[in-house]
Amino acid sequence: MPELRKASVRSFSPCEACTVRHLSICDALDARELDRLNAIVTQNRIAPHQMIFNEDDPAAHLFNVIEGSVKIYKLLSDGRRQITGFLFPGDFLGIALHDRYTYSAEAVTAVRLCRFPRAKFEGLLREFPKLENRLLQTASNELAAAQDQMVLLGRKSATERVASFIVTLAARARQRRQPDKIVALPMSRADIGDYLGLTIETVSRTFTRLRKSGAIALPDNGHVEIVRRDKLEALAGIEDTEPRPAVRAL
Amino acid sequence: MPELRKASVRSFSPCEACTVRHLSICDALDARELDRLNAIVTQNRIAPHQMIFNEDDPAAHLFNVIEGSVKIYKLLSDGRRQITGFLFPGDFLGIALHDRYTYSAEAVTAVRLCRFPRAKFEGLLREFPKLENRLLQTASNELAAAQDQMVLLGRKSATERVASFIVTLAARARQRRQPDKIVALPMSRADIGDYLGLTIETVSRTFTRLRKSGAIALPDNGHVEIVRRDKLEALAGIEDTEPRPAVRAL
DNA sequence: CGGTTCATTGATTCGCGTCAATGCAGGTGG
DNA sequence: CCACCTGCATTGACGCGAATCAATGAACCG
Repeated sequence: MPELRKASVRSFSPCEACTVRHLSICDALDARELDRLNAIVTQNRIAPHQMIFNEDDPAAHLFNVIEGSVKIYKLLSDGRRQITGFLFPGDFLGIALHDRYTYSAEAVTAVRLCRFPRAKFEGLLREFPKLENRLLQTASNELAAAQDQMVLLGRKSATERVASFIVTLAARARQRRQPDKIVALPMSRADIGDYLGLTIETVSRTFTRLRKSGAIALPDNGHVEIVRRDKLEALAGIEDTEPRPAVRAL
Repeated sequence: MPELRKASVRSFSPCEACTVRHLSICDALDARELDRLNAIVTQNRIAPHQMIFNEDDPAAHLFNVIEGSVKIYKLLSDGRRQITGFLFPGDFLGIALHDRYTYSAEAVTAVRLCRFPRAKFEGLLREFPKLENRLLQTASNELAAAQDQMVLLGRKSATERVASFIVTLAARARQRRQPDKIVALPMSRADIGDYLGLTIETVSRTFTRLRKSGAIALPDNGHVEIVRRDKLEALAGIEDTEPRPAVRAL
């Protein structure tokens, strides 16, 4: 297990001031319930490229991303890697309720996390059906996103994959009230390749082609500017443009 | 919406006699609660290749597969298809709690289903936290399976994909107490291709190669015999051999 | 028995991977 | 401040694995 630097002071009510609560599962709880969550949470900071947990580690904690970006991935025995998701502020990490993590999680940038001991968190789940329901909604959304990703990996061309990736990142940035015209690309080309089932070189060439076609611009390696959204969406195959429709409250 | 042939008689307690209850979400309920489920369920029979629902249809029902095989898939506008899963007896269908189905579902073979009106089912979820928790466990398992499939689609060769597919099918057959040495392949080569991100021809050639290598035999188009499991697992990349480890009960 | 559907097999093409070279920014130490 | 290194991205030349195109075979069915 990596060493997790703990926040110097355990705040009495970090949730009160939480800037991403409206995006996260915590939003399902009222003030009293939030206090209970507060009582079991620890805030952590993780440096870029540091592991948060490894596949097959005992699943001791669940997390909420407060700040920064996280990648989750699986490895094959010969080192091939598939990144199965990127997480951003508000995203829940560790939803798979297995005894061991079924994937690895690593900080892409500097990251701030809320960390919940699993046993205690599951106690709260039992106590607050609202929270469990919210988690089910979240899992349901992730399942739908996973299916979209299967379409991408199984049936889309390199150009379609990269265009879809940019469009999806922009939609998620928009949800977080972050710029969706000049979109942050905190991850490396290698990460993008391992997420899209491509090599670094193909990702790079595809970015270049999209740039030359006028659909995007590349102000620097950490950003894409969407110059012609219509063109980009057409290249992407037009389907996952919008943030997923709201789940019906139960 | 397709016409669903209703069972001629609405049985008073089909769940009592259900042969797949131990595999399904219904297993989370006691006799009294099962009665409540009984009260909202309809049994349906679906003919091979008939639609169960279409992507973007209002999500009016949830289902449990009792008998037969189902495929779920998404289409791109130009007709490319990605099958995101096959369902077998005991599997729950429609877990994504969105207002509309996010994928299509079609009977592969003759199928028997338990059908639950969504609103009423969600009422029971609120009433029986055990059921909701079981659904969360199921969603969690599906999420893990989806991530395995992403690894397959993003990073595995054609041989590895087909070998993994056979090994996974065998493991699931075993869980249902069905033959796992001569494994049923109810779906067409086209379906297998659309599940594995390959063409029919590549699937066919790969089966032939696996047969010539001695790892499998092909008694007929509806079955694969696993002749040398070790060899097949080695070709698959050895990781999803076992049925997924049990989720911890909450 | 002809017609239809599906699987297999072969020949060829092509998109992406592989290998290799170059560019470029950031960091370090003299 | 600059020389050097290191890691990452870009670009080009080439090869390979799977797709495409095409023909044949096998099973089923009216």
